[in-house]
Amino acid sequence: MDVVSPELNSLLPDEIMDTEAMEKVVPSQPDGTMGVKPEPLDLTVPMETDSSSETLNICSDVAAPQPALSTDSPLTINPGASSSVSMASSMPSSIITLKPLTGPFTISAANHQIILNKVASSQATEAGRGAGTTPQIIKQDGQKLLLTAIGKSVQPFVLQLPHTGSKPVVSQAAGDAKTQTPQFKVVTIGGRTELKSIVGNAGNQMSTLQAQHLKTVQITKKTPVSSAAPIKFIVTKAVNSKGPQTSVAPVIAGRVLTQTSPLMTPRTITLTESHNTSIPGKKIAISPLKTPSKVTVVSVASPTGNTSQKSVALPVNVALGQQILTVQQATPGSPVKVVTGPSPAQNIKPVQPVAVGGVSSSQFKTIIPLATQPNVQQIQVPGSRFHYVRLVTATTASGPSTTKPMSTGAVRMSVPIVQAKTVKQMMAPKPLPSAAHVVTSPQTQQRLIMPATPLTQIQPNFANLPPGTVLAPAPGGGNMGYAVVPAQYVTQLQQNPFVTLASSSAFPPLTGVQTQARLPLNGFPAPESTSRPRKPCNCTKSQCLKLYCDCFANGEFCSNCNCNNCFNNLEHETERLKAIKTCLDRNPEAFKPKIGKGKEGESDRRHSKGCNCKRSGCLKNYCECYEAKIMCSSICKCIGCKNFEESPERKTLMHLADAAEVRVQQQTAAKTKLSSQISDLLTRTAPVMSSGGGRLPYTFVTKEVLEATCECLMEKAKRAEQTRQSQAEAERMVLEEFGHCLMRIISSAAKAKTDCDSVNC
DNA sequence: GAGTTTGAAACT
DNA sequence: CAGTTTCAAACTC
Repeated sequence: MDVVSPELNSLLPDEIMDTEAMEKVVPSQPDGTMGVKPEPLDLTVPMETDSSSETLNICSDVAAPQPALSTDSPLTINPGASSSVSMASSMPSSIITLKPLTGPFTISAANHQIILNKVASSQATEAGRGAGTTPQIIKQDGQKLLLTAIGKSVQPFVLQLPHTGSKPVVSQAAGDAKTQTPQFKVVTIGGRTELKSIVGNAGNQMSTLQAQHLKTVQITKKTPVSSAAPIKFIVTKAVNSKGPQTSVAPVIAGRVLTQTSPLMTPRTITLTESHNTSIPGKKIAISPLKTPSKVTVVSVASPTGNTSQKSVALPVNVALGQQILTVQQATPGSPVKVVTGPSPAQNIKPVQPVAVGGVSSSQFKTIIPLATQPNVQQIQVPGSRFHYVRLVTATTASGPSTTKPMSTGAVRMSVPIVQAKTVKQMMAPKPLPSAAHVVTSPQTQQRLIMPATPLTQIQPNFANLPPGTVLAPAPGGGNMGYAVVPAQYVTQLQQNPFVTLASSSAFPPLTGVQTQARLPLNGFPAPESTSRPRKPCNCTKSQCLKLYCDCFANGEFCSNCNCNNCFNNLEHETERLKAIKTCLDRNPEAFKPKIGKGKEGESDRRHSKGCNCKRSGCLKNYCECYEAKIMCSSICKCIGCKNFEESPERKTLMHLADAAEVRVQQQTAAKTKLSSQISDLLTRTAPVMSSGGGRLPYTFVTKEVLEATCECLMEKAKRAEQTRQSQAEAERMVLEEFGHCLMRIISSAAKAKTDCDSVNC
């Protein structure tokens, strides 16, 4: 599977991987003899149920360019008589193939990182011993390849490569600057992320300086024909900063491992698994879109054999489109930290994306574990109006024998969406910065850390990313899975810069909790204030999957809308993805804010495209400029525009609008005041008398008073009748008496209240 | 609330 | 790229 388009791939520098140093790997024993390792090695890596990718890190601590590695010769590892691993290079086509063979000596196609690391032979041995393993060192000149499994109690293999050309100088982190025979260490991250056991030893640990410079290359892991989709790897090459090179090797992502060697034509290094044909297609880099805006997500699953949450610091370079995704993966149960060193957070510098195809970025995108089930992975693209980007679903492994059941161990992911300079904080398995919060999903136990970094800082880098993906762990409670986080969902969910990865069962109702809060656009608030609720759409024909729909155009899911046949929701992710892609294909900036900064700063906002009004005079909300409360600019193509600074119509309209607004405010204030006065009046005029234990108003109008009043009125009526008064006069007399009664009642009430107050009753 | 107007988006 | 159609919001009655 091509993660990166050929065009993009061609743009990537060639120094991504110094494969020229890998000429030949000859299996041998530490004593230098070519032999068979007595005990079999188990490089089998626990398979993720959703394993979709593997990562291959080729880490070199050799600063100088590696000597050309001839891949003409097959690279074979024979750990035992019954099992073997071969790194066969299928040159002359310059293809290096890593072929784990049958037996326990297998390299799982799970989502584990495979690191090819050049180490000193002696130090590699120490490293292996420190990890409780016994690396098989081949003391032989030339390149050596160390094969081991992280977190597995297996013995790494060191394969010595015939030395060709000058030996590079290896500078170890521990200060060992002596010339070492470089080795390639192949590390598989197994059930436990005990990278420390491999590279973390005192004499051979992967120094933080080494970790500072990583080159990431994607390799396509080809599976046999009978297998499913090919597996892709991320090849990370660590360059020792102590080496001669002075420039920091940037991280380059998304390149298929094709390298041009000065000695040979561009070659492709391919990792294949010849032993396990049942492994389904696994892919690290997944790109739903082939366009430059595609998002490639590497799923680096981590077996969660234990539930404890030891932290991690396992930087995983992930290709996301043209950028590197660096994620921090916590490995529950791992007793040691992957990245060694007293303070990884302080020493490890983040990988630095390199400008690819003219796009330079110093920031990172977000990766979260992809769930085992694909359809609900959603991504957030901070920055643009569409604040989320959809991910490609990781293919679920279909039961390879190497798959190990996943426990419910928590997976803790630090997802930096911050600038590169802040990533080191995110990579540290330490308490998160104050700006970060970790929210744990109660069901999937996945944690996602979202930075509080303003999304506007990231926006330029996400400009081309497709919108509309939602972070959604797989239904069914998949333990693993990565997805890019929809930062907007974060806002929508909890108005918090950090998001909780809701479980599969909890996430779908997301639509019900969306608040559709908007994020700042280009550094200033969106035309519609964030406090202002989004207007519901009324789409009927567009299925809310076109830019006609404001919800869709703003990167929001429809929520509480009046639309019909709405597809802008989680239930129609596929269609939504397709629609997003279509929009982006048509206009890569379709989801960017239309109102951007002008040349003169924040206050000078203007429409990015300008309006095209013809009949409204740009003084109605039909006009997008007027709607955004900005003037039309020179880029507008409007006819009869009256939306300019000196326009009398505009001024009049503004005055009227202001007057109307003032009037509304006054009315509102008046209503509020009147309501308050009425309430206060009722409170003050209501007698507070005890009557049967209750506070009854107008207590003086009691039954007795009422009866007495009626008797008075009846007596008055009788008297009028006796005196033979007319009907009208009789009514008048009765009414007068009623008035007198009321006056006496009021007078009595007032007197009683006064008396009550005087006695403080 | 129904109908009309409007201009952006989509389409050709 | 221009012209036309579609669409949904804005607007009017």
